[in-house]
Amino acid sequence: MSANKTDATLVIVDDHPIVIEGLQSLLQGEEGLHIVQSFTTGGAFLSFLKEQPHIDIVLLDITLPDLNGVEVCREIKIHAPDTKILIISNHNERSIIMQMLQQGASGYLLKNASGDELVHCIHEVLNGRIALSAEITAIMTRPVQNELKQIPHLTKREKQVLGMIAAGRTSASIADELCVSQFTVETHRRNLMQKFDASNTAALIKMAVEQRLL
Amino acid sequence: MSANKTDATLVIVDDHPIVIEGLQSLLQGEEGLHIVQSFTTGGAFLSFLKEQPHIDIVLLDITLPDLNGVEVCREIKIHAPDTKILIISNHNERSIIMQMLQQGASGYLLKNASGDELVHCIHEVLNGRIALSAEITAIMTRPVQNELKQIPHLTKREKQVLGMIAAGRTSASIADELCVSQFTVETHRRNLMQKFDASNTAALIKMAVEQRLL
DNA sequence: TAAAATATACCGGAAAACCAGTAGAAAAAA
DNA sequence: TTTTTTCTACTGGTTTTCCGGTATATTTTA
Repeated sequence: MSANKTDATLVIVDDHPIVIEGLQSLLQGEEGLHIVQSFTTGGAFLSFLKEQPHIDIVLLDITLPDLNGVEVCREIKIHAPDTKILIISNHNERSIIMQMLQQGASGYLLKNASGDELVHCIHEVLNGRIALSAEITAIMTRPVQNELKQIPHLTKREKQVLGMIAAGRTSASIADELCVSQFTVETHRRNLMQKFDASNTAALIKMAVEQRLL
Repeated sequence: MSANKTDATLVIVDDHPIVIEGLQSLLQGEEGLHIVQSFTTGGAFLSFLKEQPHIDIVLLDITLPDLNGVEVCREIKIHAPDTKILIISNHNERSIIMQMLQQGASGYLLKNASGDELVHCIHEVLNGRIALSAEITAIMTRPVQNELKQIPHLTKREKQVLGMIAAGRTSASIADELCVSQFTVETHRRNLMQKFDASNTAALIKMAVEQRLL
């Protein structure tokens, strides 16, 4: 690997040594790229970046032992706004991808991307474009399904009741513990189902878990 | 890389090309190891194994596009009982690790394991020992908390019914779709609740989600 | 092949959930 | 301080679940 002055400088941040090895191996023969260094923690990389801010592109994993991808992204953009960020992650949830792009990431690849795709995306990003792998593009462009229905707003009491329902309690037993009428609990239950657009308790609990409310 | 007759034969099965690259790269210089081939699906590997069963060790990812780790493990042990299995996974839940070991895996590494650890574990396994990385050992030895409740075994039909219950369907409607009696569905429902030790549908769904069965 | 697991089906009764309303008091927000 | 939201409570009726059995045919495993 030759390190010409005009080579783009690249850094890898991933807590999996195996992934780092893999990326390095895939990029070994690439013209015009110089892998400066690799890091397994966000902190180590950010310290490095403060000393040496002339990095063109960072291949960044989202799940790191110390900081999460959002934080790392923000720090990068503060200290080195011209450094491009290409996320390489296993997360394929639309919300996470969106979040990273909002933090200033220039691209997003899944770890099962091919070598060709990786190289292609790196060049796209270096040229100032947004680069998403085919799979990510598919996720981003396909109809949103259940993402339209935003998370319903629950009151404190409703959350409390929801939790107790999920624990398998009956309305009567919940009413008992909360020292309210059974009718009250049943009303809460009904309102919960309405808010989640669920036709019964089973669907309610499933929705609630899906939307991380349980 | 020399391929001596006495070299141990090794196969990599992982749906992430990058991980395969990384593993290959890490094992490149290793004496006594011969990387025969790599696969990104369980099915492809199993077909290969039936043709050529003289493989000493398989580096196996649990999450594959077609089959899951448990199924692949079982098949390996049926067709090539002497082939050692070293799991290389991101899952660090005690229950999953246990499950793989019960299926006959000889070792378990997290993907963030170091190259040294990987090589060491491969040799341990080839020598007939159980090899767990430091992190896995820690998980396995630390106090169990609430993990006593192991994941109940569900039959196909039960999984199917469970899914439909979670979707908010009533027993009658499920029976209708499956073209069986409502009584049958109710029996399945009852057995599901018993297996999960749940007192009603709400608890059942919560448990099922918690144990990643939904 | 024998034993175990799975899928099927039924009964009757009790308990709980679900539906569609209404409505007053208390607390929070405007 | 109004207005809105939240929490509370009730009626009356329908549907569904839950519980406790039992039982047979089929499929899988040992």
